[in-house]
Amino acid sequence: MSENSQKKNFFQDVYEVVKLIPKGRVTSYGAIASYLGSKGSARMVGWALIASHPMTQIPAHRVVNRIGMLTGSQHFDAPNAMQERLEQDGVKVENNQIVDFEKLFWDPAKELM
DNA sequence: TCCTTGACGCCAA
DNA sequence: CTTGGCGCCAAGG
Repeated sequence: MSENSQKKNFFQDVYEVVKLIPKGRVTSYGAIASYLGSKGSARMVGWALIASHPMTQIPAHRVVNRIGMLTGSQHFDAPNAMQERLEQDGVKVENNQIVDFEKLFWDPAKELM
């Protein structure tokens, strides 16, 4: 039972971190995976976000890949839903790519320490 | 039960 | 600098 809880905790932990992302800031799958200690399993972060779809309180639109591209926009209800939500947060998006991604980047490993 | 796919990321050529 | 390949872990067919 304890071992099973550990694995399930990974998904839950992803949601916790994503919910902590400040408005107007964004982060990457790898940064979250690294922060959780599962460095290299960035794919699982994306998988967890797919399962987070029913949970609207999770700002999954603030999570992009390492280059700031909205690769996950196709998984939203609408193809442009992710970009519109980011713009509502004050984040500029151009051609499915976040403008000034480096400046808007929010690293949980540094911010949450 | 085995094989393929996938919201990624790093390394080698 | 650009392209291709491998590794990570989980879920679906």
